[in-house]
Amino acid sequence: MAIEARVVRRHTLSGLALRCIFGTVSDDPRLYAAREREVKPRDGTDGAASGLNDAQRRAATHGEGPLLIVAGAGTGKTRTLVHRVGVLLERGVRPERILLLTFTRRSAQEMLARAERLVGSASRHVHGGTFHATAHRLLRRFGEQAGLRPDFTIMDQSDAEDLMQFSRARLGFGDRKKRFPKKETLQHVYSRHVNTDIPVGALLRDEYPQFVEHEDEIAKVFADYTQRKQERNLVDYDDLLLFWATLLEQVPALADRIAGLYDHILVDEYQDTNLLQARILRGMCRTHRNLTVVGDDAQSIYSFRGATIRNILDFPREYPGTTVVALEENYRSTQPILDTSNILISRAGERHTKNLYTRRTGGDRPWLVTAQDEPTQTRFVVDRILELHEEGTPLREIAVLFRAGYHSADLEIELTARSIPFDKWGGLKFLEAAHVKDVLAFLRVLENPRDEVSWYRLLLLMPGIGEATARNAMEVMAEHAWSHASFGQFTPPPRARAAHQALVTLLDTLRSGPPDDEGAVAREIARVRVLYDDILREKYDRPDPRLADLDQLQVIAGGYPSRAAFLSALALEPPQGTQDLGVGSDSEDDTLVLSTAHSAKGREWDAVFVIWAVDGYFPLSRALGSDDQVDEERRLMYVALTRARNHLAVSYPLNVYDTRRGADYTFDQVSRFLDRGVRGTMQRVVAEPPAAELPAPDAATAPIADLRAMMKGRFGV
DNA sequence: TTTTGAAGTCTCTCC
DNA sequence: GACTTCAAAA
Repeated sequence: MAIEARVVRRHTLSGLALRCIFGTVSDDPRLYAAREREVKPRDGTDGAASGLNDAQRRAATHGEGPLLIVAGAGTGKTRTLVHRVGVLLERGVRPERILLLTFTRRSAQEMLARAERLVGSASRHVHGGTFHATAHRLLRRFGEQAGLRPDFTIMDQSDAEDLMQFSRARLGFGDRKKRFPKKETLQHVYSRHVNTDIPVGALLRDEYPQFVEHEDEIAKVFADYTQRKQERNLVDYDDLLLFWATLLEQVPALADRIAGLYDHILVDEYQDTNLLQARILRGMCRTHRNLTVVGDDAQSIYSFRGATIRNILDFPREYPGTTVVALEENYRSTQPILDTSNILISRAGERHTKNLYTRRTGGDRPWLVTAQDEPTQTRFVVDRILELHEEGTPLREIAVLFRAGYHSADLEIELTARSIPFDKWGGLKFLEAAHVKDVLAFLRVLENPRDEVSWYRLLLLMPGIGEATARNAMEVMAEHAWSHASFGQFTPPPRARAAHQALVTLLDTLRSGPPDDEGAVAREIARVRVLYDDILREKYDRPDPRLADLDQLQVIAGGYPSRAAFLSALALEPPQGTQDLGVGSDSEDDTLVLSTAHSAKGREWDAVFVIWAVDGYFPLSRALGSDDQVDEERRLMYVALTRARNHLAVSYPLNVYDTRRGADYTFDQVSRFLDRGVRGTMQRVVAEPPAAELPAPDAATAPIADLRAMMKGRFGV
């Protein structure tokens, strides 16, 4: 199926502008015909491998057996992988026997769409997705035989943290006498342990030496957490992978069936996989050795998730007889952009790939833009974007990249004020918003009555019910084996009686609703909102954008056949925004992209701006704990720079107004990655300060500046 | 026991 | 600013 990322409408979420992207299934054959023309074989001999260079062709037409493709940025990695799928199909491999694993949802979508353009509808049956989504599919099908109930609920990260908090509190480590890791820290350590196999003690020594003394208690919390998950029928992200690996390694009968589903496995972004994922691949290849992995160690940027470049470096040893193909010709960027990028990455402590080269000579040197302060930087970027746009570059061919989601706040305000449409990738997610989680808690309790995390969340929402009452209620429910009626059997204290009654009535109504049909989930949300909207209005200062989010949630829900499908999909494929079938003209597709460097990986634009190239922002001060982390930040910067085809501008404000250090300007250093050598390849540009200075607080006449001031709390409001 | 207000903390990357 | 934690009031 062709997945069209289409921008439909903008809505606001907690003050942040988001763009809405959704996938549509297009069956219009004319669409494919038009797109295939570029890549269809002309001579009829080459088939799907036409239009590739020698190295790419070698990779795409490789026969059976393990294949490692070491592919630098912009060398046609995705193209090669897509063509390889095409070649396999031409050779008669059945599409549903091919598994295409990727690291992010975005790349999974893009790759399947491109495969379809190349080889047509046959590729529609190729199985593809992230490791987690694939694990989910398999566990729904086979999990029961591993002791997993089929109606399990998937917890996202913050759910997992909340559950960890329960365990911590129950074991009595919550009291603040001694310093004990927070739930976020516990979850992080647990996740690292599961994904890397590194013992908890070693992890603590490396990352949290202050907690080493608590190793035994932490182990107890983890044990309790694990047991809780089991009892409550909950599965966290790591479990998805862990169960998959366990099935493959310890249940031989099932392992054969699961591994037997596929004859060829292809993995993108292999440098970002971790040990657990490597184990899964090994298990999936137990009956054959048709494993193709693609990666670039210079772009490894997910070590915080336990990713290790050892996977890619050790691959040939792990799979003897591996064919290694290196892709080094860059088709994306001009030589000056590559020069800057190559020097930047050459400073990395450990490095394995060579310099990229291109035949794309000419082009400007990348700009190094000095701005006096943040408004100047913002102003410069916006002006330059408009200039490029006027020169004929579509907005969708321009991206602004930064290290962390909140770095674009000022820019977003300015873009909104100037009516420039933009997509924001990464950063605050729709589903992480408290009010969305609140509503989902109702649905999750219906779906899985043992879902302790959701019960707790939803009980605390009710007026008159606090922590103690919520715990009591859950105890009563546990005694009654979490049966549907058990909440009704709980006798609330007088002040919570009304709330209890309202909730009982609501849940009863929802349970007695009609069977799953089109729109059923949306109707359930509507019912929940009869109760919840008032609570929301009480709870939040600016309820309107939040209520609008819930409208969106209802629309999304309308697209799912069942509550279970809706909830699972939300955990694994959270929407950036949502669909609105009413609007959707192609003209709206011309949209600027704002993205974190992480989310930008695998993409390219004609013009790229990297903002906040300031030490402490990029690299982020928080990520400077060790040399390895600094190297990872450097690779991240490398990823950002190599997204650009023709225009690249890196900007940094000289003065940063830093609220953390009081109401004063601080003078900041340009990013350490832009050292003398790197700067030598760049062209210096000084950004003009905005014509209108920020007005004084008492004379706030310019609405835009005023808004910006309010957003930043600059005047201490 | 819940609610409320004030003080304190911390800002990341993704499935 | 957003969220958490803590102490005091209802």
